[in-house]
Amino acid sequence: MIQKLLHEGVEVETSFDGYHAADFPEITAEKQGHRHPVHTVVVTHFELARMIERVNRRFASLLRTEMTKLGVEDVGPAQAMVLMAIGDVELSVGELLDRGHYVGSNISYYLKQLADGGYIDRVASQRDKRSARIRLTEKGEQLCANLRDAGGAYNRVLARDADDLRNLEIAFQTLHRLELVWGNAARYGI
Amino acid sequence: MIQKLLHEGVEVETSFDGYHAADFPEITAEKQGHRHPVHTVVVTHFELARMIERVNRRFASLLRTEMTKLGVEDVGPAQAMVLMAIGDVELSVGELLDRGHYVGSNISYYLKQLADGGYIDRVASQRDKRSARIRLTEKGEQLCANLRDAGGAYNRVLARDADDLRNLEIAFQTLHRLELVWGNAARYGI
DNA sequence: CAACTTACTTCAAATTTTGAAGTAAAATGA
DNA sequence: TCATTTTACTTCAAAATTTGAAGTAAGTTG
Repeated sequence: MIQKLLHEGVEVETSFDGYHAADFPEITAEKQGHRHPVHTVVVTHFELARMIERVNRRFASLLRTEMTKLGVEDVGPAQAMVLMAIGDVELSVGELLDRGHYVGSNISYYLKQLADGGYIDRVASQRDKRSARIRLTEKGEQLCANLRDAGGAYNRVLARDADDLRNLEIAFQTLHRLELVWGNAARYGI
Repeated sequence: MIQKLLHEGVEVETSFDGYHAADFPEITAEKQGHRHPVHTVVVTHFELARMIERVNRRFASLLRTEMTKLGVEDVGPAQAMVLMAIGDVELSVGELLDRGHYVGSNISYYLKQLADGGYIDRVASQRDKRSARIRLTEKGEQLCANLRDAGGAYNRVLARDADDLRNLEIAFQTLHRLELVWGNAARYGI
């Protein structure tokens, strides 16, 4: 079922907000060699934003399901994302803030719940007693590991060959670019 | 400032959840021709999910800022996304649900606010009186147009040449694949 | 036409996110 | 050195978003 859907074509509307198609004459050329997208159209940042919103929603609900399966009741998917953001390193709240572009009070709130649930440890730094150092507990590590295990199946479906991997990587890098552009725009104006 | 940041390298951690790197010997080859990502690593779906969450957060806050600038006070960015999802077509609530993978009651709530704010019209369909047909009002069209205008600057920064466009398109298609895989997994299990 | 399904709405509750106002420690500087 | 400012975070209250269960009304089916 999934296999059937994976490589079907996508109809994307052509749009020109801020573009002039004539600026890019090369666009219809050089299509051989890789399994790159077939439809050559112009993707606006709004279309991307809407796509990102949808995909994010889907992932969150998948994560919720996975956590329910695992019997995790005391924290939600948003907190799990924080856990994954911490990963296997010890870091300060500030560093965590940067990792996820969270708002301070938001992370504070999540960390409180995660600490209450026994998923993380917070230790005041010796050097700077204002700074709380965060680290996963055994329980936190375990949840992350379980979620990563559950995720393995998706990785296998999504990245079947080198072309898939390349596309995933391009997607990742392109999203990172969006992150930078949108982030800087928020701070300094475009 | 933005220009400087656009093409800096990205350090991505290599991970192997569900992967065996040896499965992809081709991956280090064929790097010439296009400005494709330089670092050849394996992106897991979790890394992508975290990236998507971050980018989504950034966009939402950008949209909020843009709307504040425009003096829009009666609806938030989430409702604006619904407006953008409607676009210039007339559709039913069900179709809108599919367009954004929303939950029914959620959309119902947003549509109520959008209708109260005068951004949309809802007309009961003649054929099927259960089905509400939704369409942007003049005011709704205007907000969309303003937001699209504001977005033009981002499009120009994000899509400067054919390579950028290609990467944006690959990102779009790859996200669409995630959407399908995660969506189907939610319904039928992976 | 009774039973079921569809298309949507309403409501209450939970979750997530924001923003303003705190606190305490560190850095700065007269 | 000690008042002032800045940093790093927390708390709180309120708002926004999202969920899920229960409802309504119109179509569809046997």
